[in-house]
Amino acid sequence: MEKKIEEDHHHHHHHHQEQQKEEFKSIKNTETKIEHQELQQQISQASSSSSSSSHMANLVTSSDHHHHQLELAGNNINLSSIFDTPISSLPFPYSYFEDHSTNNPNSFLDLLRQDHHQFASSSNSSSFSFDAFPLPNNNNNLFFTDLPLPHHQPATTKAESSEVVNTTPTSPNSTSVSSSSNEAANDNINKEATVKDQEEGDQQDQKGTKPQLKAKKKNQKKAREARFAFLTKSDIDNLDDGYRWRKYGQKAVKNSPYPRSYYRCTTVACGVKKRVERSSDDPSIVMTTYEGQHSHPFPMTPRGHIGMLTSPILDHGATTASSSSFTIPQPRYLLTHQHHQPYNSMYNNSLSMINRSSSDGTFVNPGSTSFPGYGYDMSQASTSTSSSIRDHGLLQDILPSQIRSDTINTQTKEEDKK
DNA sequence: CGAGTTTGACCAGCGC
DNA sequence: GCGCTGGTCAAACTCG
Repeated sequence: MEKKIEEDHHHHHHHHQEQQKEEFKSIKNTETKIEHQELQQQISQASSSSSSSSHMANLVTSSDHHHHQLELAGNNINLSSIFDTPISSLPFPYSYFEDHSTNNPNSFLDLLRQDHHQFASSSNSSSFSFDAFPLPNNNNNLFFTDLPLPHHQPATTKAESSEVVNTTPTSPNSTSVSSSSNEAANDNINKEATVKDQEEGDQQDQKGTKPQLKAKKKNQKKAREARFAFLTKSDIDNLDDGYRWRKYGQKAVKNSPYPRSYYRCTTVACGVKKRVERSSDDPSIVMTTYEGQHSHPFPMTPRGHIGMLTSPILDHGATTASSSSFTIPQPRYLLTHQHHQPYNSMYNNSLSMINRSSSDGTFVNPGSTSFPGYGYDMSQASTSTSSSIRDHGLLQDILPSQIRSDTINTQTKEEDKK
């Protein structure tokens, strides 16, 4: 069954990608989301109660040829409502979303890049560090911490997820701003295999025997790295983020026709992982989840060149999973399936960020590791309330419910068929 | 030949 | 205990 699904997927995907190749050149509107996902589960099970729900919020900017502009979910959601805070106090200047040409180096993404650059050279950067921005203040317990937070909610408690319902279907030209918390997401998180310390992880990766693995897993359980997810509206699965990745696995995802791919950073001693998965609800959305923090600022290989700060797209001839630049892991669109695409299309994306917080509304920020691998500290927006959410696999962890909502009915029907 | 991908097998955690 | 699912391993394979 799994296999069939996967085959179907491959088939579909193949077709999709071929189609995409044709279409890509003429893509005028692409929508990218960057999600910031914080997982509070860096906790050992021993010390944690169990699980927690999470809140997340994401911003999506849409861009067309000439504009980067913030739109609101279904055009009917106010950003302020998402953050429960005036836009002016969002973790980033609202103007970053406004009217930036897609090729404008001063776009939001570029700012991020630049900031990262600075960050890489100085931990004390006062530039675009997200934690430097005022946080939404609707919760009394907003704070950032390097410390792992205990889970507050049993995995079995399908409780809150907060979401802003987007009644407008996602389209290439539409964007959404949403917040959601989703508990099944936590389920997923809780289920996920332990993520060791970067060093540990690396060592383990290179270690050998299965008995060893077993023993290790048993003993060291649950020290999980914060995760960080980016939603990208793109036909490309594997988005170039400037780092080099080696694929080490692929799995069919429950309730999704699309497989999830697992990658590890190829840099020695860097245990960062990422998962790439396409939304089953909106196949145009690719979710990339990063886990861990790069121990190296830039790709340390001949393929990666440093120094494309303002125009990180120039190496569009790069092969495989990465090339140059660093920064926020996102729309370079240079990956395997796509490095032949005209690079100006790569900028036709918008971003959103989603962060996770614990069930009590506490925002969790791994502090110095808050933007795993990128040196960012991201603040997050808060959310409202929730509704139960079905299992969407990893995507459910991160994908805002409203993004899913527009297809949920369809999906339900499909599932009924099964 | 090295680097990266594919893919079936294995394992752990969880719910029933 | 069993089945399901997510995550990882590692041999075989592909590619440049």
